[in-house]
Amino acid sequence: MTAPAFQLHDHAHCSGDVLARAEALTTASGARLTPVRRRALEILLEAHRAMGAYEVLQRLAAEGYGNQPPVAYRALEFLVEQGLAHRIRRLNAFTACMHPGEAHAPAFLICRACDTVAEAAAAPVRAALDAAAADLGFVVERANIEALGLCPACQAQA
Amino acid sequence: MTAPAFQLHDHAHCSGDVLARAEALTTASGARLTPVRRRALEILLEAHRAMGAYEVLQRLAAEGYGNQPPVAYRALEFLVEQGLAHRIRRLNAFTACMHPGEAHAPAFLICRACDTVAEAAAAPVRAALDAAAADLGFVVERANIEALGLCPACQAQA
DNA sequence: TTATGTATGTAATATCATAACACGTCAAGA
DNA sequence: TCTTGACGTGTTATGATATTACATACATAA
Ligand SMILES: [Zn+2]
Ligand SMILES: [Zn+2]
Ligand SMILES: [Zn+2]
Ligand SMILES: [Zn+2]
Repeated sequence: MTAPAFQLHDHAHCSGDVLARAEALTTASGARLTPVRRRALEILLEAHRAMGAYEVLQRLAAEGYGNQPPVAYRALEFLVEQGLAHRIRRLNAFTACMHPGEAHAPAFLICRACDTVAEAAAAPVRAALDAAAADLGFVVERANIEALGLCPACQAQA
Repeated sequence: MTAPAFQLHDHAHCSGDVLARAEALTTASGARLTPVRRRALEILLEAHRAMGAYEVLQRLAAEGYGNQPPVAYRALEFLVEQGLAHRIRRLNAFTACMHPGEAHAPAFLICRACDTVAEAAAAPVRAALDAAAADLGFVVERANIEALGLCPACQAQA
């Protein structure tokens, strides 16, 4: 598993690794990782944090891409559909998926002090959710699991 | 447990019951369930579905309360803080809590076809989430668990 | 080549949410 | 009693987020 955001790690490496896998995945599935889309993903990876659509747009526009909201929203939507990024609704933001390709039901841990977002392995969480839903006859297709709390670093400070 | 939204039930009864408990809870805690706040809760209960802040506002304004966004947002924020309502981020909406007072980690089941929202008992889900977070040294304070899928009725239709 | 689907760009608008300030009420304390 | 401060409500104005609709460019395939 990719190192969680909370820990120090060789970011250039984990980022490049994810990007390579993203290329492979989209090629394999027939989806087109066009320049804007690829650049949007790179921007998320470089930031290594959740970014708002307008923030991504600003970066894209500065590099010569369109400067209207749909440009960013479409690229980000594509990435989310392909499982290359996730949408964090609590923050109205997006973040690159740190382990694309691996089947995973992501759960996000959002530090309320430093806004760092980590993606936790949540297969057991998802299983419990599916079970609770099944009790009511509900079939879960997608789930957003977002936890707000304190990351290790910010716990130490407090 | 209160009947889930997916099932037919005596809504007037479940709604009145919840409102009575809300009164008791706020009185006990010293919080003030003022007319606007109480009416906002009633509106959510009557609708028995998730409502946007502006939708609630419209109802409040029609009854003589203020007609500016903060009026609705403040009332709804109060209800959420008191555990009398929940915010559904996926829908940018709010819904009355169907079992206030009971300690509960809510999980919401949102039907993508009819937009009905049910509140599932999610203690096991929350437990799994806490465990996954603990692995990374993260302490969960609050969690939003929102599942998108198909409710029993809409499954039958499809 | 021409047709077709997909991707991108732009303008305009819709929707959601908050900041800042004014006013009224009520209760504690001088 | 008068003052003060906390709280709730209302309003104006603005900010932040997201989508619709339409035009243009580009790829691919008949
Ligand atoms: Zn992921
Ligand atoms: Zn932190
Ligand atoms: Zn609840
Ligand atoms: Zn349904």
